[in-house]
Amino acid sequence: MNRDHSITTALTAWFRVKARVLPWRTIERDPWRSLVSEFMLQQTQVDRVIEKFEPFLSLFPTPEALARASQDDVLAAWAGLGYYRRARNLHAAATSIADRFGGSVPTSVDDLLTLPGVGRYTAGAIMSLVHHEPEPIVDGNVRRVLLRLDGEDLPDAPATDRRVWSRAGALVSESGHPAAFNEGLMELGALICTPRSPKCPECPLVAMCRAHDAGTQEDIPRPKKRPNRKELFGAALIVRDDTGRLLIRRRPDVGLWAGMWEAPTLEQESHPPSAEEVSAWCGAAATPLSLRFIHQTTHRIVHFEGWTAESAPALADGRAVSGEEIGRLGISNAQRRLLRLAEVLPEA
DNA sequence: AAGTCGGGGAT
DNA sequence: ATCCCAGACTT
Repeated sequence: MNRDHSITTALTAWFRVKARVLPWRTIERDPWRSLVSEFMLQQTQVDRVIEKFEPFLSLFPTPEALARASQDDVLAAWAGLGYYRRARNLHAAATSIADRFGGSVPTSVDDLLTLPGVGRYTAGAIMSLVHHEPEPIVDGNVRRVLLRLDGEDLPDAPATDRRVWSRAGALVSESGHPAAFNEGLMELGALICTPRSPKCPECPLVAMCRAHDAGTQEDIPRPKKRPNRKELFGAALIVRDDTGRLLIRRRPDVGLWAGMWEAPTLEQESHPPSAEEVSAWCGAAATPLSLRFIHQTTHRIVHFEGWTAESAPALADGRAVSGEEIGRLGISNAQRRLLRLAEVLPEA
């Protein structure tokens, strides 16, 4: 009875009893539902995904259905989840599945890796959780659990990740139950072996945990290096035509909030746009509204200020829409907040 | 190896 | 405030 065998046995037994009921955890896993869930779950907590999952699948129940959809409809269904490139990648992946794989999600790591937005983690998740193949997966949870389990106080570096992937591969092969073991590792990281204040007394692996033996579980893994957030200043222009429709436009297809709709916003990194700058940009005399807020993302601190003008002759790429139409477009949470404060959209 | 890409929960 | 989250991709 070696140590790895004790680990895999205890973990799979725990998972079979303690696993949460989640929309994508059906008895027989559906490949498309699983792929959608994995895209949504990238860098996103389970609770955030649950509310978006079924509505998205109702709109796009198959790869072909998503492949046929417009980019606007896809982004609208994704709105609020963040990391919108995932939605565009999933859309492109669906097209590829329809065109190159006969409408079925590929069933090998190599084929899965050809899909845009599918990396080593997602490919391994489909192979192990859906097809019960002993492919390793390493996400943030697995990384933390395995480093603590082996008591490895290693730096945040690629060499550490290579070690963790190797360890995950050895364990999933040993387990004999790739799905329950891999998903169990993630579930343990989400529920018990949490970043701070892990619930070691409730952990099925406490007897095998070297970090717990040494009392270093709170110090492992070492914090990731994170760059300082850059500031951004946005002047958002609220302009209505004579029928009360609002001027909006679609953002470029790269960068922040790519492809999402917005009230036209002048963005600068150096300083808040002045009245002269906003006026020159929109081609009319602009005046500030008493509407300011700060929106924070992982890498940005965005200072929004609302402005208005009679018209915007210099903004040729816009389009006028009614309040009702706005509600159906793909709009970031930042712009939704702006439009609520400007009383274009109703409160909450 | 570092930077970019959202938004919100936990502490 | 800070850290993190069922990561992937670009530079």
